[in-house]
Amino acid sequence: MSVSNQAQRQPREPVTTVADVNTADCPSRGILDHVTSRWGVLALAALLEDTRRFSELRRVIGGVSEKMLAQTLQALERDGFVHREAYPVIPPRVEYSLTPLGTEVARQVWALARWTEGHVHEVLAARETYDAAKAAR
Amino acid sequence: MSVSNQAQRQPREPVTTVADVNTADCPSRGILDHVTSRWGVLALAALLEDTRRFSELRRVIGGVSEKMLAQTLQALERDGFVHREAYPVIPPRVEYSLTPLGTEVARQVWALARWTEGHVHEVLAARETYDAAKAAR
DNA sequence: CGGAATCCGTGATGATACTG
DNA sequence: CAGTATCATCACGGATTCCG
Repeated sequence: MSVSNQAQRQPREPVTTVADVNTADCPSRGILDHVTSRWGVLALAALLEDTRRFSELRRVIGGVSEKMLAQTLQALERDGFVHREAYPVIPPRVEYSLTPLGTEVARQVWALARWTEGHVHEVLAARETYDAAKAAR
Repeated sequence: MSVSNQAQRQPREPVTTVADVNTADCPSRGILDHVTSRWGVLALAALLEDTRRFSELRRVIGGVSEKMLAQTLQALERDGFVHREAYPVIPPRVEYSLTPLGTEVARQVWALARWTEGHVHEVLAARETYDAAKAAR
């Protein structure tokens, strides 16, 4: 989830090694965390529709603070998922878009987001059942 | 990410309303957070392979603490993604498996996890480029 | 407008110990 | 074995301020 420190790969690490998200110190963990982070998912999904400015993203994604959006976008940019284009004008204009790599992940998280939206009621129903059973206990 | 308080739906809420993850107070947000949570993703992916006991999950998912695994599984169970079967034997034996609903999400997060594993090197390369550019600045 | 920097609360996280 | 309880920490995330 954090934007910071990733475990450094040792030089001896063979390029052919299969990354394993189940291994605590595998870099894939950190990447997955960025992608599946609270705002990461929504940012990627939003950018899938089209290129957006910072303030547009802020508006589209309900509830993000400037800080978290900036932080999230930086992490995604560093990971090569998002392209940041800053135009040297006043007032500043910065546009965010998906890289080819980012488009691939975005499609997946977008699908996940849509799936969730479409199954909210089933989950809500499951919760009621669960809570009722717990209360009866 | 939290396991706790979900916004209560008002009775007037029409069942036909399309849930929107971009709305801050939509329940879909919470659901998505459970699914994409750090350990939620890995737990769902692990259960996609087959039914597992608590301690098995703990071993398979590198780095989880007992507390977080229990917490994660409870959230997923409450949301109707995971089925928990406790056998009244000594020593205790509890098996976790996916519900049909859970299987659907699990397939998606599994795909995401595998995609990530397969693109670690591209991301790592992107980071080097990014960091180099930043250092040069 | 698009951030960066700072301060700061609080809730998520994890180690440890305990229980059925 | 499968948790729960307790506690300490720290990073997530919000609010505010400042800058190009």
